Amino acid sequence: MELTNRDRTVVPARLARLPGYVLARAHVQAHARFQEVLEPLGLTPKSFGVLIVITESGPLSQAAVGETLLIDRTTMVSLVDDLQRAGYVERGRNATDRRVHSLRVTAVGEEALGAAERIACTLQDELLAGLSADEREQLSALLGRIAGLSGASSDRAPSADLG
Amino acid sequence: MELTNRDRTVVPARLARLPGYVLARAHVQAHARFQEVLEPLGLTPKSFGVLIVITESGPLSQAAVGETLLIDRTTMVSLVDDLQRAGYVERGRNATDRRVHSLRVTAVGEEALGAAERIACTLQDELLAGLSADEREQLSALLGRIAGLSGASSDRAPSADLG
DNA sequence: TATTGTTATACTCTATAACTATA
DNA sequence: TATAGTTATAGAGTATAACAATA
Repeated sequence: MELTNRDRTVVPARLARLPGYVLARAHVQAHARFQEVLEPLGLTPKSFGVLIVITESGPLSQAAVGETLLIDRTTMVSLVDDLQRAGYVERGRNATDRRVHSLRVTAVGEEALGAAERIACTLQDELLAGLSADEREQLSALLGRIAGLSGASSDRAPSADLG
Repeated sequence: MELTNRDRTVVPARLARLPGYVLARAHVQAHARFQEVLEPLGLTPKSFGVLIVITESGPLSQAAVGETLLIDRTTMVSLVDDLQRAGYVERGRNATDRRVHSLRVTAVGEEALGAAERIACTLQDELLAGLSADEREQLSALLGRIAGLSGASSDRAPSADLG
């Protein structure tokens, strides 16, 4: 009787024209793909972000990384656990404040990050396949502005699920 | 000693320039806000979407709605439970196939949907505050294209968390 | 044999509360 | 008294497996 096919609908324009919905849909798709291709490296979208922040912003405390990426400090623990277990980061001790962990990226970690970035690049091409170079820049710029990522330091409290 | 403030970093360009990251960040922020403002209406971003699909695409089975929005059929059960409990939708019986529930939106449901859309509109203005009308259209169009929402029927399996 | 809706269950992700060691 | 890190625990949200009713 093919009820399934007869009933299958396209997302109604009333929903599909809402920026918030297309945003969600694009994110979910991109996130799932990224998670997939990152798995062989022992990384997740989140730990990938953590790895970049530590690499770029020198030895950092777990709290500092969490604030930067809006990740709760209890979530940071297991995130860093995984990165350490993979040999990508080390928990050093801070001489001036023995409470904090000085997070540093290892040579292996830098290699993994490089590989992950190459993969991310490929995936980007896949995701943005239909867009010209100009359009890609436009999209990134527009998203960056609504995400509040244009250099301003965030004052927001940690919230959920950052890819 | 102000270690916290001294250590706080801005998201490094190496991460912030990746479209996938700004996408995630923009989505998380928009989703959290939408969830917040929808709560008084007894709706979530997801049930809001379900309500629109049922309203727009006539009486539908739960399976059909799920396929359209990429929501698993077991998830659909509790989603429709909530909408029904709120008096927004009714589970009618389909005369030709007594397995399926014919989902219809009630008058109260239509009212709630209207209110939710007005709220969504306000939130949109808040989210896209820095963007001109042209830029908003550009953004929606670009996102729609990478989300594969341009009229083509999806062949993908249900996946996670669609706002 | 396949499909719709359902339940029970498990898994993932994240946050809250409470603890320790430091400051 | 406050903060960094940690643990145990609870809460969402979602998916898997199995079932009844129907096709």
